[in-house]
Amino acid sequence: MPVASAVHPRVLEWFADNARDLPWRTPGTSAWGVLVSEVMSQQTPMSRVAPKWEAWMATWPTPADLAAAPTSEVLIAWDSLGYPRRALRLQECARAITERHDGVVPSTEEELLALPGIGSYTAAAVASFAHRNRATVLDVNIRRVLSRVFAGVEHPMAALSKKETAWAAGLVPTHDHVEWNAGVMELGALVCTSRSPRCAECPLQDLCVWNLAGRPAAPERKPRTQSWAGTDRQLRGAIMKVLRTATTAGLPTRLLTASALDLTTTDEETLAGLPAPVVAAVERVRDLGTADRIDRLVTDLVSDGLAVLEDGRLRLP
DNA sequence: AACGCGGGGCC
DNA sequence: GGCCCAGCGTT
Repeated sequence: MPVASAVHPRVLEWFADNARDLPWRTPGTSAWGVLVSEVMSQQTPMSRVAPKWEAWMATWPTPADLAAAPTSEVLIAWDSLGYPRRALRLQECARAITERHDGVVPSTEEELLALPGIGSYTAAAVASFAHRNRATVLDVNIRRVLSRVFAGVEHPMAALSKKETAWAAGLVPTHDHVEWNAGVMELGALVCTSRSPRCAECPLQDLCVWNLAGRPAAPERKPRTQSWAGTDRQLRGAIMKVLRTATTAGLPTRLLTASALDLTTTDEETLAGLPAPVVAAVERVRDLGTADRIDRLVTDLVSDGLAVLEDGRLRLP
């Protein structure tokens, strides 16, 4: 296993030359801006996050701004980034920071972990990238790089264990730890990718246990990704899209109840004259779900706080 | 530990 | 058509 002191300078030098020009890396970005970028990036590729982040920060530059915003506008701005409950948690987070921390993003992992939507990864990332505190950042990229370089294993274990965290913590240098965290992550995102890694371009190729061993394939991996077509998530997403497009179009919410909208039965008279995006979103829901399923998922969405049902009308909160 | 949760792009 | 993505919260 290579010694960390041999790996560190390689990563730091590579990162200095290859860091992407991401909008939140612009000097002067607030800690809040970094936090927003991290939450948006939870399970969403950064290529899709970047443009949304810029518009978001222009609209709500501070936690107090987001805290005061109508949740419906927040969900519309979140658009199709996925997992819209993250948008709810982010607004709750903004309110917690505004009320409990005087609008200042906390800098310790313990305080960050106590905030809605902030887990172990995001707490460490904000502590490191926003506050330059020494922290052990462990996302899917860093876990994969460390697994390959030091353990010689193609993919990390599905679950992050305490043991792995402690081991990774020992690899974080006392100086340049921010650049280490960001650099290893960037290396995992651009070079040491999950599929088809570019080992020939890797600054660690002559140190990496996995590469030196001939890049042996992992025995087998249980399918980590859930199916998509036909799932509740797909239909939930389609229903949320109806709410976003209709609200944006300023439609009366009466049209948005599963029953009143007749999402499952053809009602051309109701649909006639509606904006095309709304019609498309409604027809999509019709194609995907039966009335019973739609009603069940609407109940779930209301329970999750993603929608509000009053007087038989469904709308964004 | 396992599950539910979105959506788009790439192989 | 599967795989992957700067994960989190609940059970």
